[in-house]
Amino acid sequence: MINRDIARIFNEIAYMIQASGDQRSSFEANAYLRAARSLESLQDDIETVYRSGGKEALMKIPGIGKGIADRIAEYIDSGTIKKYEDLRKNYPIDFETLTKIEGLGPKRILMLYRSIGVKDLNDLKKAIEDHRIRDLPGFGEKSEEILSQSLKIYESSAGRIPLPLGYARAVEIRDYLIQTGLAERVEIAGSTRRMKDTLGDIDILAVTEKPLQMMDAFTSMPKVKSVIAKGEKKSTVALDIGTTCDLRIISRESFGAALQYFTGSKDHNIRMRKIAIDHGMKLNEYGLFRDQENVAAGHDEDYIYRTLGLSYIDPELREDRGELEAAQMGKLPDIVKYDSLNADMCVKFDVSRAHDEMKKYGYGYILAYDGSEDAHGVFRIRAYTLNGNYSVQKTETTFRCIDASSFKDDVDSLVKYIKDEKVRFLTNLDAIGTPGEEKVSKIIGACTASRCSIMIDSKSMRPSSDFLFSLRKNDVRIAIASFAGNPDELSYIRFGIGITRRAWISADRIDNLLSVEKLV
DNA sequence: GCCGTTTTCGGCCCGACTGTTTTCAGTCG
Repeated sequence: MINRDIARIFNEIAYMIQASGDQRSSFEANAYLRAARSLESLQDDIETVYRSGGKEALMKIPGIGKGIADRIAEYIDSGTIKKYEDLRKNYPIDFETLTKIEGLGPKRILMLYRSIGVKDLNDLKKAIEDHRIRDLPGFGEKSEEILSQSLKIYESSAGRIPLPLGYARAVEIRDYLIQTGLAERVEIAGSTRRMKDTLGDIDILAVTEKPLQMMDAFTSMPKVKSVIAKGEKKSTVALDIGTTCDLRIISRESFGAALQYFTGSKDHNIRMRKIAIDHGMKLNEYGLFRDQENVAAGHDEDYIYRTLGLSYIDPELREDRGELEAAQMGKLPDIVKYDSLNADMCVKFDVSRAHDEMKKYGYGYILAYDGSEDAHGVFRIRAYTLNGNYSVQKTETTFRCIDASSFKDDVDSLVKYIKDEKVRFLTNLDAIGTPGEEKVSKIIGACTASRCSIMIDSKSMRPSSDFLFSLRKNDVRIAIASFAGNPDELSYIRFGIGITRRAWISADRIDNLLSVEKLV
């Protein structure tokens, strides 16, 4: 997929325009940024779109008009984009990496290049070490110090971190803040709340009468590596897991609006604000305003959505992928709830004593690994039911699972297996290829025809929500498995549920809601 | 450069924070 390559070029073009430009050209830069984001979230291969439908097809993609369609065509036809090459001659700068340093944007990057020749991360590092930045116009001693900090954070962080790791820490921090007794309310926001598979940072909101004490508690938590900013309304800390965490103090009246705003996504919020304007109102993190008056004061998020003529949109759907249109028409998918599963579809430990856990999760049964069947990645899982309140019953009900990764180069055999051998579940679908590829479609077709469900591995979060999002219109069924290796890991199921929610998969297609009898 | 059930021109989300200013530019979310 060249989508990403082109998106990267568009981002760079945008940075170069922003660095050099005046107010007017910043809109042009925004257009390139929007097109880049659109390409990044596009499921289809842009080259295929262009080759089969020409520029007209490209212009159907949101954010892509005539000019940018020309540029995409130029890239596919010739391998380069002249506008990009020309800009690069003037700005031979690694914007992509440098913009990732907190506190550095296009303008300051250009300033650093023009004045002291900083082109990339290495140059920046040297400039900081030699204290060459503090005397530059628009910079000072403090800026140099902050850049030094940001650089360290960038180098020590692993970029985006996996959701399970970040989620666990977010919950820990939330519970810690609650336990201080200082807060009236604490909520996790941001991409953690949207259950995005990877997190750039962690966002927490709190209502408190004692902001200073709260900030003290926050910045002195045991897992804080360093304090990046500390104020009365917002503080930022670097965590042990290679990411940063923001805590914002919110007023009670604004909490709903703030939670909506800080949950994002950015694209979703931009659309929300436009919808508010269409209703003669103004939406921001402080409230929903009609003639200066916050009509959403003291209300929760769902009030804001309803006031704007929308059904409530679950956080996992807030990516501007059609959820606002669906909410306007009352056609949002009925996604599965976190506490509604009747089963975990595959675990890998002895569940015969797991009655407490089964009760805790509300399961009527669990399917547990029951041994490998052959060398072709086929294995069996057995049903264990909750027998009254006190024991777990091993049953004679078993199901066959097949591991798609054993058939990477032999999709036809896999299809044959699914059709002929009464395979009930398929794992590792994403090992075969990407959505839209013919071999993947073939397998999906076979699964749909043979009542074989796609199994989600909640622990490794695969297939991804983006992968499954592209299958949302198929009839294929989904089974969510924690693949827990011990009772503690049963909680991973949450991430599998999150994947189906983000993928718009409706609850009636989730096997976990069925009774074991219906499963057979 | 994109976009349009008030459109083919004239808009483009918007407010906080921060450091470096002497009234604001740049960055962020």
